[in-house]
Amino acid sequence: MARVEKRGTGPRGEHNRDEFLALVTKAAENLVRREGLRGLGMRRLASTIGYAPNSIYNAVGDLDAVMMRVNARTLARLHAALESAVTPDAAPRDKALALADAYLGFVAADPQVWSLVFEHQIAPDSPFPDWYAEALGQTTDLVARVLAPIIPDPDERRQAVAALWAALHGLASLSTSRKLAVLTPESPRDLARLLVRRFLDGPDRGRPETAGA
Amino acid sequence: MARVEKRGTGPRGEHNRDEFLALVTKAAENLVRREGLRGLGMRRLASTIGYAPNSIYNAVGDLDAVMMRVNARTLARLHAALESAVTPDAAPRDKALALADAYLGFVAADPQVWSLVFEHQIAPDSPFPDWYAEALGQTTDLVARVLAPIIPDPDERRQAVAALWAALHGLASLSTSRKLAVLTPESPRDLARLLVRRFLDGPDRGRPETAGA
DNA sequence: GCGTCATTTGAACAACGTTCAAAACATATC
DNA sequence: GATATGTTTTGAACGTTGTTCAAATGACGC
Repeated sequence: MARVEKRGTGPRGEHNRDEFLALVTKAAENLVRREGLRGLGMRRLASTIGYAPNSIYNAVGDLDAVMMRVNARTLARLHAALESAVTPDAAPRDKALALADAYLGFVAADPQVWSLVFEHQIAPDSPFPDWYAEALGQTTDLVARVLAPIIPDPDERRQAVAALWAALHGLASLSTSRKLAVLTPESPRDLARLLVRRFLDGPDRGRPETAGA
Repeated sequence: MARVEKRGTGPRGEHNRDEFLALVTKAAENLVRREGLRGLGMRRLASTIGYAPNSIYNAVGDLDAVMMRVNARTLARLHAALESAVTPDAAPRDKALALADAYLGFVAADPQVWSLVFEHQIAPDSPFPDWYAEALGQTTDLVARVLAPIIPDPDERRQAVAALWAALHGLASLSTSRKLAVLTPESPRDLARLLVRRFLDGPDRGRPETAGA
């Protein structure tokens, strides 16, 4: 009686649950980084970490859940990048310019992974994931705090933050999809600087970065 | 000998090639309008027009080609909408505001179809489709002509057009994916007005829409 | 009437996301 | 030590997808 069939090998004891979650998330992130959204498939992801697809379903969930985890990580990384970009003792205007620069720098350094945050659209019926709103709020609060000294009114400030955030998103989005280079040869960073500068200072301003020499 | 098998019915003579192209494009557009990018599948598209999938492959090409045709139509419709929004005898500033309003109005009226233009990213190796660059150039030229009186320098104007275009795109994009409502309750149109106004007039301006009463 | 060509189609192929049920390990209980 | 319980892991299967193949049909030139 040769027992040829062998199905279900049981736990390996190589990773606990949290380690496995991190393993899956990082592998998925690397797949997206190298080949974009289309390169992230369930079977492929499973094979790169040496597990069967079903193990991912058990520990993480379906592909949407995997992307959510990658996106959560991306937003956290973006937040950290922006946080380390604001120099404490600088004019609010220059802090805002530094933030815009850091944003577009982050996107330029990791375009595919950043794109996943916006390419992956969630089902239209389910409510917005709370962790996303929270992660986004943390980042935009960073911008709001920077703009507070020059836009005192909270309502006006909130509108300005949303408008500037969306504008930067648009620049980054068109840039990664190569739809910006068709319009102008300038880098998205230069355009972001122009946008923030004119938004905060108005159109009657020349080249210099700071008012005081 | 009952000849039950019947494969390949030959030409129907119901549509010539151009009519068939239009039929496929409009059917695909309606599918996207109702159910978004994910609702557009080859087999489904074929069944809604009463043909076999292979007929679409023959006349149009694969799904990418179908989306391209839908997107070309969308850009043309957007161009027409923007063109009819500029009143000939108005201040450039107000023309720009009207353009922004018309843009976001178009997106709000047809969000899924508009989103397809940016959700569908082309293969990274193939060069940019020329029809897309041309359609985009026509539309941005519209903006450039409007801004010409207040931004005389061509280089500066081109940068301003690209920056404003990207900013509007960002507002529209975050709006359709419900990522803007998380930040602020204002409508994207209001934020667009704020953005354009501050970009053109500077921050030192209150509510009134026009300078002269 | 006969070939030639484009049109249309069912069937097949490979791949995908996901689910099912069985097997193996780890751990608690007696 | 043996037995039961629960979690982890897996091969196999299901249904669907985009796409290709080869055959069959209609229309048109000669």
